[in-house]
Amino acid sequence: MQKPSPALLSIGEVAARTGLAVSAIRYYEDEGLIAARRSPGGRRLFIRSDIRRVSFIMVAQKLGFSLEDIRERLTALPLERTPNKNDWAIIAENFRSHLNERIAMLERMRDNLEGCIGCGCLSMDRCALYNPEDEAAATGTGPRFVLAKKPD
Amino acid sequence: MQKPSPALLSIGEVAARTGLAVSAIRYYEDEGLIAARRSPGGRRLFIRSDIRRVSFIMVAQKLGFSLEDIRERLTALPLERTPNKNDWAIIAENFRSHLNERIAMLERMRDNLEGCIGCGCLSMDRCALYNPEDEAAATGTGPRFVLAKKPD
DNA sequence: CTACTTTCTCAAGTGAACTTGAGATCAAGA
DNA sequence: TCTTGATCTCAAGTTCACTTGAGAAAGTAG
Repeated sequence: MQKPSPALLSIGEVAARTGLAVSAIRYYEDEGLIAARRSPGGRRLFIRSDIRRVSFIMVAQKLGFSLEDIRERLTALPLERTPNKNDWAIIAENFRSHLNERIAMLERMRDNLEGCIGCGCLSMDRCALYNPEDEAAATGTGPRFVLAKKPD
Repeated sequence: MQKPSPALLSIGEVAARTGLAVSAIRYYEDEGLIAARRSPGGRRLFIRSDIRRVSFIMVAQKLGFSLEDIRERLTALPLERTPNKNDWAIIAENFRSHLNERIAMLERMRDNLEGCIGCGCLSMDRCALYNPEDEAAATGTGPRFVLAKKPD
């Protein structure tokens, strides 16, 4: 049952090992997120590191990145060669900083939310979360106070 | 330019004050996220607290909640009456715990990512982030090591 | 070689969250 | 009153990330 790990993998093997659907893998290839050689008969053949690449795509998606985003960031990784440690480190660092930003944003939201519960400001006019009422009407669009560090 | 804040708001006013498109507000009504009375002529009329409600929907979306999710949670808020402090507190508490979960998940991901950069485990076999290779093939599907607290 | 499984391509469908367009109506200012 | 501008409904279109289906060809086990 355990094949001696051949040099190249079929799309089915990549699917099995990543948990992704075969159709999704084809889609990712169409979208330029991964690249496959072909067998003489025309079937896709992947190198082992493509599993990691696909896994990374899946993780990045869970982090909220669009495929477009991911595709751009992955251009830092070679398509034909197995990426080395340094290749990955660049990518990882890139994602790490985005993650930190995202975490910080969620924490700001949480804190604003908590502040709102406690402060009783829900009567408008003071609440940073639900107060696009006057200020947003003046300055532009939407409830983005939560997203900004400070309304001022 | 500053109207004396009439009791009821037109859809255009709600749009202007929340930054949301008029069409989106109609859509939210279709989806049961908000409710509007109607003028004799058939136009939507909103109460002032609907601005807060719409803002809340927008914020919750940024937090990654689906409209379906939001709709369910908003059932805790009265549609016809202006919600009071307690109404909002229940909602806010509900979101707060989800936020905390989400933050914790992202932190786990970040830490795994950082661990991976530092430990040089990218040669497979050890990396919690990019190692669905063998273990995932055995246990099931996909790169979910990041999402779990520990691969154990 | 036969049978069966996997994969191929290409077109079309899906669901979420809206937007756009058409044609009609409502409301307000000159 | 006339003329804009805002709004109405309803149908259809849009983007993202895929899935599904049809029909054909490739690979594999016996």
